[in-house]
Amino acid sequence: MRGESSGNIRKREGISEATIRRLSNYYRILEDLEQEEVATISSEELAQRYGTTSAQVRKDFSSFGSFGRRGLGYRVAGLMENIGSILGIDRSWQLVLVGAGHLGHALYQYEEFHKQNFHIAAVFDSNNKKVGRKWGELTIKPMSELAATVEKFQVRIGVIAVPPKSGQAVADRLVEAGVEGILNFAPVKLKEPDRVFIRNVNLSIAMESLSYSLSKGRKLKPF
Amino acid sequence: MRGESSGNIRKREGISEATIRRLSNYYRILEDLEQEEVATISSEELAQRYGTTSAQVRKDFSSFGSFGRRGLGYRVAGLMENIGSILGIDRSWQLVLVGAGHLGHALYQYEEFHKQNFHIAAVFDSNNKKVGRKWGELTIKPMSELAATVEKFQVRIGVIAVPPKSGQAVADRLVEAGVEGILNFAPVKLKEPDRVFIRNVNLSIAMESLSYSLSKGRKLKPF
DNA sequence: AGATGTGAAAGTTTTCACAGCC
DNA sequence: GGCTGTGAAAACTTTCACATCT
Repeated sequence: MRGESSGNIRKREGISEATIRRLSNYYRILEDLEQEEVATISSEELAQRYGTTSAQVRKDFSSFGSFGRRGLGYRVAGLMENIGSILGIDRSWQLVLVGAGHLGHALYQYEEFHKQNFHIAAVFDSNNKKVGRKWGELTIKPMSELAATVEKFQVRIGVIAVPPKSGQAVADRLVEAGVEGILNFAPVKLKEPDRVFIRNVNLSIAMESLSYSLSKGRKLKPF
Repeated sequence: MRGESSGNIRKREGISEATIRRLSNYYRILEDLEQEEVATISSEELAQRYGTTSAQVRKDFSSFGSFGRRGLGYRVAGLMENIGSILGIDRSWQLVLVGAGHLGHALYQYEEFHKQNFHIAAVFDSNNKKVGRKWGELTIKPMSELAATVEKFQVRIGVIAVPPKSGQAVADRLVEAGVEGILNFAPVKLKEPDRVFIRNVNLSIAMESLSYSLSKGRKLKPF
């Protein structure tokens, strides 16, 4: 049993994407602090490291519970547990990755995924020339084995790293195979049933925001 | 007084990151519409394609000008010109890419960049084994040539696709070489002078938001 | 004393609703 | 009639400021 850290998780109404993104970022800072063997941190210090205000930090946490101790701040380890549990990275997630191109390979070796318990169970590609190649211990599989693999490893998340024209078809097959969430790197708007959670990552949107700032010479209000 | 059917661009106070992101997305939809040879679109149709409301669409445009015609909607071509000009993708941008790994290669061949006039002038890597290799017509260069290349091609944007531990050093060299904006794919918080525009793309933050949704069974308010 | 947690205030963004033009 | 552009209202987010706890 534990019971040391004060924070039992509670409330959870109307959480916004922005709050969750900040929690992810706080978590990264906490990983660094743990490395530096810092045991305790105040909302003010955490805010400064991230570039926000202490009130924002405390408000973000307060949607989920009371994780700190008045007069003392937050224990780094306890706060990581609490945020990890909110984000759902306190367990291991099995993924399937579709698309064995360069982007797929970059994701396969992306350290952040490993650190946070996202585990790629299998890689698929529709190109027969790629099928059978090895990435470390993984062998690239044909799409025909997708459904069986999803079932076998109880995969809940599919990652799409294919060109835009095949994105929708891949998403359909993932959903058919039973995944509940999709992380989509293909620059295409996917249409899937409402029960499927979809997150899109578009590698060029941040570039356009940069060209906006450079051509107009103006900063943007934060994201 | 009379008007400005193809809308001259005006206002520009307190534009938020969110507005610019939506403009990028509208632009993509307009590219599709152009392909489909649709000449005109209403705020309502555009909103439906994107998944927002017509009021949001009109409000987004109204920060910059009057691009439509009452009773008729927006001409696709004209709207693309206006949004393109706002985003600064109505001109060609020269980039340097640092990091010739799989992510770098994925970015090099990413079609969206080419379509939107982002042109990779040169690729650099600090690993001597990679220097000299060819990617299409590009030859991977050593870091020692960075400053000269930035000057020669009048490069204003640097793209960082290296592991986190070298991210800060690469950013420093880019700034020293004279770039004004950085698109950073390394999961590290960069410290650079205020005049340098920085945009971070973290490939795993969207994954964490997905694991939040899956583990809690709840959608998030949009981003 | 020191720092959290949180209502209330301030600020920002989105939605409403309609005047104005096609 | 159709649809934009925009003030005003509603909803949401961030900041303030202080009671509360260690």
